[in-house]
Amino acid sequence: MPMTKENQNEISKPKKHWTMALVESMKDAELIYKDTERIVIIRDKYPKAKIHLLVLPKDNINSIYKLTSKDVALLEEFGEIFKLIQKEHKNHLLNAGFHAVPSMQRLHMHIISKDMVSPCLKTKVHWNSFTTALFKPYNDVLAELKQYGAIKEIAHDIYKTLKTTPLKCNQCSYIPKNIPQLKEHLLSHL
DNA sequence: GTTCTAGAAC
DNA sequence: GTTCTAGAAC
Repeated sequence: MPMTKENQNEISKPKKHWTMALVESMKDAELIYKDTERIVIIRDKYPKAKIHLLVLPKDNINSIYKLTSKDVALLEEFGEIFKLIQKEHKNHLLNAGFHAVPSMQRLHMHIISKDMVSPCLKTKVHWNSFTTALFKPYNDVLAELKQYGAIKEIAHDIYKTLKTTPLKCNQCSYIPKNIPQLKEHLLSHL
């Protein structure tokens, strides 16, 4: 292997790649919300709504695309945790689901309140990844896994279209001109 | 995934 | 002139 600058850095100061950040967060007591025998629930480090938690398996499953029929029980446990957390937050409507194109390693289900009010929500991709078909609802993923024994990957051209699709409010028909306008509008739904 | 920032958009 | 977005990160 050629000794690139990048490789040198990895040898001299071994740093975890950024895509491993969630696996690191799972060990961070400050971030852990709850944990069971098979699952850890953490607070998202950069929450995109008032409530934003992540549900991850302790087993090394990289993403929904690695799930098989054998994982139906695990996924059903995700659903039980979602129900429990919704009960704990009766004042908020929560959504549970997975990004169709995750950036981080380790399967993770988002539990996120519908307000989408947060200083960490900054870009169109942030918005579209939670409010378009780039967000795969928990129930859909469970049904797909039960029916086909696997989750089908999204086509790359559809991903490209969805991530740049025009902004639209997730609670009404409002079409904001830009992100600051959307964020201001979201406050009116609180 | 975030940070940074050039230059587009206003 | 300022706000906002979008692409690189060695």
